[in-house]
Amino acid sequence: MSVERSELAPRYAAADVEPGIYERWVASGAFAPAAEPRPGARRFVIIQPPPNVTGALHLGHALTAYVEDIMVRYHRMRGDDTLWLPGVDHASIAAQFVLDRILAEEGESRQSLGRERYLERMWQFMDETRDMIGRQHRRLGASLDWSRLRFTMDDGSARAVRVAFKKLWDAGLAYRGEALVNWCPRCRTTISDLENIHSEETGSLWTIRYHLAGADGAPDPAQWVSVATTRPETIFGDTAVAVHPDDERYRPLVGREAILPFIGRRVPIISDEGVEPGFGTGAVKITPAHDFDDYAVAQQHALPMISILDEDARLTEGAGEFAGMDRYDARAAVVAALAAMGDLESERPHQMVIGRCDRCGTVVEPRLSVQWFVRVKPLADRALASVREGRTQILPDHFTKVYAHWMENIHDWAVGRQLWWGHRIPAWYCPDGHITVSDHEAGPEACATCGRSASELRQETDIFDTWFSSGLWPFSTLGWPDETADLGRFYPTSVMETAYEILFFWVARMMMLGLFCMDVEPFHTVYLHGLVRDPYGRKMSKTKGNVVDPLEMIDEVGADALRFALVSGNSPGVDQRLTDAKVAGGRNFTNKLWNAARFVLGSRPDPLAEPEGEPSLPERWIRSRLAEAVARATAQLDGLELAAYVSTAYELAWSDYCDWFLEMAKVELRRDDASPGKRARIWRGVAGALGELLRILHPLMPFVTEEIWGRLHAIDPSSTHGEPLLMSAAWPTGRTRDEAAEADVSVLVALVRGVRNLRTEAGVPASTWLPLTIVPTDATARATIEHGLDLVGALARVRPLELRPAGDDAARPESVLSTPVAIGWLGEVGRTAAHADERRGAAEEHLRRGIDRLRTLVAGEFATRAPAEVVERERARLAELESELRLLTGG
RNA sequence: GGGCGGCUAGCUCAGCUGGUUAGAGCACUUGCUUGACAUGCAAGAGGUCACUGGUUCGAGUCCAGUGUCGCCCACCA
Repeated sequence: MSVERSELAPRYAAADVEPGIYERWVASGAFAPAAEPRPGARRFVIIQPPPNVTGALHLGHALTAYVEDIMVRYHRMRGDDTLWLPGVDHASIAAQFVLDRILAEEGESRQSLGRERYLERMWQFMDETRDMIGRQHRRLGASLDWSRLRFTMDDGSARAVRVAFKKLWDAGLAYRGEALVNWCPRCRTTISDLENIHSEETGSLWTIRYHLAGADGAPDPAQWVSVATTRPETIFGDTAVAVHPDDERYRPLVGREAILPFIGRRVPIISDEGVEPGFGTGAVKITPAHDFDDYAVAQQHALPMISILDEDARLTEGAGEFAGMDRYDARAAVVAALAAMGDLESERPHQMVIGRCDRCGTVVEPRLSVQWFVRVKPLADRALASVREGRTQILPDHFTKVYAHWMENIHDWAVGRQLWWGHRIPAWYCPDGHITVSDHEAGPEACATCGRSASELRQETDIFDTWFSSGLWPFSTLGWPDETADLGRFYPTSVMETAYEILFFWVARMMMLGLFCMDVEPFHTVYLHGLVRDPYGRKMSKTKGNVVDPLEMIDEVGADALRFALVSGNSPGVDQRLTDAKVAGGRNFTNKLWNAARFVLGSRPDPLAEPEGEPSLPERWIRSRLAEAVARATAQLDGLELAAYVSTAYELAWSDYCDWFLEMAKVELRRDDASPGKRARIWRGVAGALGELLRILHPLMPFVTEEIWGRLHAIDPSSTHGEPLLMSAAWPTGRTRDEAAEADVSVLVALVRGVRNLRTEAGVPASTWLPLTIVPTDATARATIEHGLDLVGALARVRPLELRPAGDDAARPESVLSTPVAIGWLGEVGRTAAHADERRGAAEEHLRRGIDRLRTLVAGEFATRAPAEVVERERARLAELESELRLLTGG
């Protein structure tokens, strides 16, 4: 097959190229690891952070997929035993939130459908979004092993959840108990501390009077204690008033009783160190069931705890006339009533910290209830030690401190959720109140304590926090609790790559549960990427309307361009702004590759003769550049320095391959006297180097490189080493540099640059051919230039080109060209003595300054104190400058 | 209230364990229908590396402090 010009449009059009490539990859079966690992192969495993099945992928997902895909494609090409396992997360609370909204639009609700129909509806919704997420990953080019696709609600995960929980229970690390927890009245569930988002808000601080009990036990209208509160509606739950023990104002009151307004309950006035005398009135109402501080005080003083809010945050019976009111309506009503009674002393604006539900934004209510908890302290200690002792490394490094701080101050994890969509906690209650935890799908056969039969047991209705199943992800996906082949082969995994936002939510939990269940850290490296922000640095959000759909962007510029834009110049842990300019940069680079390929494919001599002769200098040079780039790219990819790899690849392609190598190759290909064999030799060099370049670029630009590779393979399989699919080609290794070729080309490049520079300075258009006379500085340079005369001529657009013997004085007086390799003059241009002197003067000045600086440096303490090689480098540099200066001045 | 991070060219950002004259992309200036590419080519200009002090032969890089922006954690009514 030969490549027709018409097939290759001058602009890269993603829509024409990308469709079909992904299918070819999938069909090749190369996404999945081989049935058996190659003997001695290294292992590289990434378990994909499962996106929530709640909707479309956003740019953060795209970044995740790109970073991981680069790593994975690289390792696959290296021949490592590579697995990238995809999955999706059932996201219980988030999913319910989304589905509830959809149902509301349909005029239905969770309650109207009932548990069974609701869950049916949820599965249907999940199936749709799961497919969509799969399709989206394909567009991104994510080379995930779809044969191992997992879901956090599939049977395997369900079993892992049961077994893990049973294991925790048996170890005494899971328990059920009464405690104050965060309650979202809208989601109607408990949430963890992490899902309770604190922010500073302005509310009110009211000062209200609690009258003291008189001698007759009735409220004494003349005596009262004033308390400051932000939550007057909770007075019905008060069980004490507290003051500081040293507060003189209140000392006489301690031990007496205050009477709550409206309901007349008598509560003790107690003293507690925790009260801040300077705040408010110095007296605090204590509401143990609705405030974390007060809860602690109540425990210490053995105060009763009275709940006065129901699950919808409405006041209960205990609130007397206010019962049934919403908490905020009740607040207003209570304040109004107190004012009417003359017991409201003041109201003023107050800055305070409010907790809101991460999911729905509703103000979270502390609520006293019986809950399931995991005692995480012992797990956290191990997870922290793993990182401290380097068995797991976090990138960037400074997140280690953040992780450590969290692990050190960790609270028990409230794992129960009063939701429907999720894994039900595998605990059963018998009528006598015994608890049996079972990891059998069908539940226990009998009560573990009293032996009552299964039919008398009732399963817990609470489900698990969605992060519980996510915490098992690195091994539940590989078949745990069974000792599967995959588990043995791929656990522990290599890199956990995810957003730093979920370090606590997820990474920390995987570390704790991974160590607990498997005894081995789930991954050796945690690579945390930053947020993708809009061009103004704002977080993307639907409400701001600044969300960018990755797929729309791909429609516009192609998947490779987006990948380049997201990955280039992006370092771990740092947020980045995605700008149009950056995306355009990616598009331009894709196009550049496309066009370089057009040139290479279109310049194949037809027929292609048997190559003859030795590799030309440009070919040797590009081979050496490729070798150097491959060495660097390899080190960078191994070290997870993705941005550095990207710039290595970019420079190699654009600067070395396109700007210099192809330009030199053109000269050689167009040489009139070249024989078919020579021409073939040159073209093969160009094509072979392209093949090598494509391998290096493939992880970064998978689509365009695969397409070009395919076309190259079609017309010259030797350039692809007979491998039809780039993604299955080998990463280059064992390439050696050619120092001589690099030195020679840098001589020619210096000369060409010198001429171009001069030409621009003199205002001569690049299109004008000019005569050039040069005097090389030494024999080596002379030989190099002599061999590269036609290259210099063509690249610098000089003709005729005359080489004078070294030391030819005729050149010196009027010389206008000064490079490290030659001096000379460009015919007809700038030949005035003034111009020449000016140029020479400037060059001389520059050299003298450099020499002075280095002489002082080398003469000082530097010479004795600095390492020998550093000193040597400076000395060599000095000698170089001195010889240039001699040359320039003829001294 | 604790902790973390950023401050490098007009803009967005790289600069690993301190070692030549601090880099890239975009923007800017000047020229270019150069037989792959104007989504391009060539040549340029542009930085007291936030500030102060210290360590060192040598500091953008290490230490201390200051300023400023941002983030995370935290039960003060």
